[in-house]
Amino acid sequence: MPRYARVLVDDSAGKAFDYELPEAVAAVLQPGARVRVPVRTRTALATVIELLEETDVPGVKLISEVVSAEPILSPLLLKLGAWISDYYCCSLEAAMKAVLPNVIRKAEVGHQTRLFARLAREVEEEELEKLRKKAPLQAGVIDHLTEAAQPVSVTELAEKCDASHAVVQALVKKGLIVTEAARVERDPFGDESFVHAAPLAMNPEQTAVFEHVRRAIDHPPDAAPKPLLLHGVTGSGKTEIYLQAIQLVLERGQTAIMLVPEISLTPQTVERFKSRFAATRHEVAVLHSHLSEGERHDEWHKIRDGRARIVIGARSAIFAPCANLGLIVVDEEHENTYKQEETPRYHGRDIAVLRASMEKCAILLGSATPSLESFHNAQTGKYELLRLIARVDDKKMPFIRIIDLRMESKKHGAILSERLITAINDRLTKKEQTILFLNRRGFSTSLICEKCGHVCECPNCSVALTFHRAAARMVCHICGYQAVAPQKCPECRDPGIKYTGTGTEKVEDSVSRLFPKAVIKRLDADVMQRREAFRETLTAFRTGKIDILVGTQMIAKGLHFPNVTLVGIINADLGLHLPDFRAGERTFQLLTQVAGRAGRGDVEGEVFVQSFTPFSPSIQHARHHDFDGFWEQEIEFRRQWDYPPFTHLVLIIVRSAHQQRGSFSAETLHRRLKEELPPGVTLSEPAPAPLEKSHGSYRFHLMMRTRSIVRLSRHLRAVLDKLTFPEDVFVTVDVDAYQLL
DNA sequence: AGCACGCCGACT
DNA sequence: GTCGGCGTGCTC
Repeated sequence: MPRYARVLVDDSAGKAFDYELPEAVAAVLQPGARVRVPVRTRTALATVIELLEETDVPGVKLISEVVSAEPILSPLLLKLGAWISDYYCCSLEAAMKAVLPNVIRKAEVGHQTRLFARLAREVEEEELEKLRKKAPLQAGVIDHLTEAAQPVSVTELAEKCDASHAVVQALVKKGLIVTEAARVERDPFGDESFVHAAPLAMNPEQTAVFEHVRRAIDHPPDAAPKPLLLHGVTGSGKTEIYLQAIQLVLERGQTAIMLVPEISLTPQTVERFKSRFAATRHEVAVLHSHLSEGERHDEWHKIRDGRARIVIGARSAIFAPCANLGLIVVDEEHENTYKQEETPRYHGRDIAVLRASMEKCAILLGSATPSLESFHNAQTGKYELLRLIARVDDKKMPFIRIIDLRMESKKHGAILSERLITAINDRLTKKEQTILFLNRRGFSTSLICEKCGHVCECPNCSVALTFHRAAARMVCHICGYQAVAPQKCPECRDPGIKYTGTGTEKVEDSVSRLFPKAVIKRLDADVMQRREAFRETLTAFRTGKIDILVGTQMIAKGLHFPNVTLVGIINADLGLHLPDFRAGERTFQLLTQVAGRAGRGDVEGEVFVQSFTPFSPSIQHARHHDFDGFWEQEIEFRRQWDYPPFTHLVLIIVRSAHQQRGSFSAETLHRRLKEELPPGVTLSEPAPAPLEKSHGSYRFHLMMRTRSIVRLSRHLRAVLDKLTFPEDVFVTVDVDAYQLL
């Protein structure tokens, strides 16, 4: 009989706490139950995540009340949380926080969504001036509220004003502002109307694939169907299959989840879903990180109450509280945004496969460039492979030409080769559109002094600062550090400082010089600072108001513009030579995806790939649209070196502001791990991370490989629990790591 | 998230 | 001195 409960307290961003169970409830209480507990001087609502026989907390308090013994989460989602904690080597509380988003917790008692602050009364100019002198931060808060002219959430207010929450509290005490719990009912797409769209006719290839999907959906209820991997070339109509599969599931009275890599970058997909299901009067819930707390709260409840039976969202949407799930779709399953880079470091696609097997429902993974892991699973028979090898309406795959920059740039050192310039010119005359792709922001990638060789580096990270001309600043792309761009060398004072390397800003600049009459727009994270920039630019591009679109990888994916007939890849080699075993795979995927933007309308598309290493396999296979060729050579490489998918890779990162302390801790950890390594596990020597310094911390890596993660994960937990590290040393375990820098 | 505590600069 | 402003750290 459990005597204690471990709970997550609402709004207490901290850790899980243990409480004693009143005897009367010990027998009936389940994880997921809602309780009221004493916290310091007050009481708060909390969710039970685990029942315990024992606790080592000295002064445990008693749970004061059981609010609802009914679990807030289905047993299945609780099980999923436990699995994440076990597999990804993190605490149960960390795992449960991912499964149980903050916003939903207050659900049963009232529904205060959040504390909002507004001005209590008009503040006189004189009074404000006084405040400015005495308490500048408080004055700032008042200014902000005056400007906003409507209630602002307290957290947001403190953040925007660069103040701590104590500042806001002080103003409340003074009576200048009031806070109140407000409930926001907002539809993230409220300001748009959706034209009803009927299903499209499918071609024979799509129909054949759809039959397999239908069979998986109609599988016998006692066993989970095999996961389906849909490999369909760009423009082959994968989305239509998702749409009709989901429609089918709805007709069966079930629900569906569709994961997309980055929902804010795939507005077209979301719009298409909304309009399709508007036609059948089904509500679509959208979940992603850009929602406000209020919106997220509403969407979650729509799902839980069964008002919305379709969920679209980024990786965390895999935890959506859908009942009677019939299908999970993972679009662009190879995308690494599915991997969460904070604890719990789960992979959305892998959790999707797991949840599908627990729910015994169909799962469809789709991509034009499947990950090696998934394709391997298809090869070994763990997944069923489905293929779409032709584009819809018999549109041709774009013709890809490789331009050898070793020849070109010697001629004139220009960013664009002669042939690409000619091609762009041709499109301008024909009133067709061009996309130019370079996966690097800014103007110049480094500033180097020709005299003394000094390179401007970030003080916090071991990388060169990028020059942003529009802002006239040097920016670190790792930590965001900024400095004014120097006129002369900061080291030797020589004025001959040289800007080298090319970013999107410079591409935009040269293109507008070359084509002064063309309308050119840039789309990258810098432009995205303005919230609506992405949507506006895409709309302008779609309606033909832009001739040439320059951008980073955010324009590479999932966008459908029929009038784009030319894609130029400025430098295909970026990322190819990184010290990461996935470098080749990433390059192949990116090139294929970008090239896929061309020729989606009636005119055949053309792609120019500029490269200094034109014969590298990733580039050559992408050129010939040859996934299988790429797969065969890449899987052989992975097999030879025992890399994923043949093993699981666990990366341990030891981080400290002090180099020696970090390095010493890494050594210690290495020694301990080596002492009793589980069988079948290999452990590398500790080494500085490829990007040794980041955000002011020195980082050291230990790499482990194994075929059986859970055994290793438990071993790691045991070893780490026993060790104590110096105060400023942080150890992170990344199971199935993607980010190796 | 809220609350206590402690540090620091301004002013009766 | 002491009081208000503000950051920090803890809550079973």
